[in-house]
Amino acid sequence: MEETVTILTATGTPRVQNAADPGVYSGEQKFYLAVDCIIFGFEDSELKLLIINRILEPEKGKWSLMGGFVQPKENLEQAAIRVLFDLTGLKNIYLNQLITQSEIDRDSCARVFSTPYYALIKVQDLDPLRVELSHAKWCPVSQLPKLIFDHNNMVEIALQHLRIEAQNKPIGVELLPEKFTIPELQSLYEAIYSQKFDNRNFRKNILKMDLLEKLDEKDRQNSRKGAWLYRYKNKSLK
Amino acid sequence: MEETVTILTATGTPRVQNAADPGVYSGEQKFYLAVDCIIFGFEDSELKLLIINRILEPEKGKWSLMGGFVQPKENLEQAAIRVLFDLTGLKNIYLNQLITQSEIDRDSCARVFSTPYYALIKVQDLDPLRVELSHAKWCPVSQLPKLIFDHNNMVEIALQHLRIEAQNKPIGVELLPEKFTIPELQSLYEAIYSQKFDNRNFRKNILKMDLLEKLDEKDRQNSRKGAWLYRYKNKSLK
DNA sequence: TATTATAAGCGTAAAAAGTACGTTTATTAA
DNA sequence: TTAATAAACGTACTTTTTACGCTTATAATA
Repeated sequence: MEETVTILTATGTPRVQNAADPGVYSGEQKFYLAVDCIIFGFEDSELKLLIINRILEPEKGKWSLMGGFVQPKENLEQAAIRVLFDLTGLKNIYLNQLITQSEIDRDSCARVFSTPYYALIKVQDLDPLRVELSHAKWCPVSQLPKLIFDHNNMVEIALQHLRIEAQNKPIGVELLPEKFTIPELQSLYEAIYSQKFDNRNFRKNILKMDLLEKLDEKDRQNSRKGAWLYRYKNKSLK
Repeated sequence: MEETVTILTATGTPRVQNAADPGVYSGEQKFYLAVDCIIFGFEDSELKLLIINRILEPEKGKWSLMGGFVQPKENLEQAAIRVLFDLTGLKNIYLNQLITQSEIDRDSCARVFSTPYYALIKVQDLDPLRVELSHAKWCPVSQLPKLIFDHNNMVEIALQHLRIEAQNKPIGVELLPEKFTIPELQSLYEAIYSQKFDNRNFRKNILKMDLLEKLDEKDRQNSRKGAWLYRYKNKSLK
């Protein structure tokens, strides 16, 4: 056990101090800090999440978001990038920080603060074998199982943010393959908002934004007529 | 110095472990966690921030946001509520968490993560004597001095969020006195957006929302004719 | 070879929301 | 009585959003 002394803070709250720590903030306590990643993908007209089946304690065998503890030499975003790289082998993933979860009992093992990041990736960029080896799977957002701790809540918050972001930014650039059709893009937005849109108005609005470049190539997977392929003029959201 | 061992993690990263800690996460490091409060108020047609002149090290004598370290038995919001209460004596302050700041060198003394909260309070609810005794002052957002660490950046992020929130929620209910006039409300929005609005359209829009109740009383401070006083139908944003 | 079925794509009209700005009103000080 | 002024009311115009009818290209089928 460390040697401690009790001090009185400016606000009058008594506080236990580590007598051995000589720093300015030595009266203060430290905490575990983690990041958790809400990894969105789009496949088969469905918005999906990459979740993992835990092979280690705690909560072994249960489903969870991919996460990890923050290391001394990294900031939160770097921690999220590392966690994502370890799982997917991908770099340059589009990321956004969400509000930090701090409930005292949120983790059953210890006091852990967790900062969630949501990531947008192209399902096609990810090796299915790697997914399997990581005990991960792509799960439709509408069919999510119970996840550990407060992870389902994090997903809910991420979805709200994704919906807001989809109004302001061309998020398709991070979720669709390089070439895609307008109907495919529409089905992405319909998946994000769980809502059908008028195809004529959708097309009109998206083309008016002048973000897409029409290619000289058609995709005939879904119709005899075939749909023209497009690509984003900018290659990423950043 | 604590006794440590070096372990190899699942991802292959070597990590220093505290040999004395027996918990599931014992190989992980802990960090200082703080909250900082961006306290908005509205007075004299200006959006203001309550900032403090530090009487303690570090950064003694410099201006900063009010902050404090997270304590073991509180979550982030409770920490922010405590910090705000210590400074203002007020409870039930409207609060919103912003994204956590985690740059390694953001605090010159130690590795400290800080989660900013922005607060909306009625300047009138706060005893000016108390403000003075706390070495605090209300400072117009447009005339902020250099604050310590990354506090100016936090203010910028808070402002962006306030502007978005002002579009969706009747934030006036937290920033104005109970009774106020339409021109006063307009000047609040003009202060938040640093932009003038058409008074006829502003009035039309705000009344159409059906949030305000017209009182049988006029305020003659700014005109001979006097402006009708209103109050919000709901007493708070929560 | 002609017909049919269907997703893809084009266009137009009506409704709603947003913007711009002229005029009247209530009051006090001169 | 008049002048000055912030407050308040109203109307026309523009832009955006919404709703929906119709045509087109193509492969499978008769």
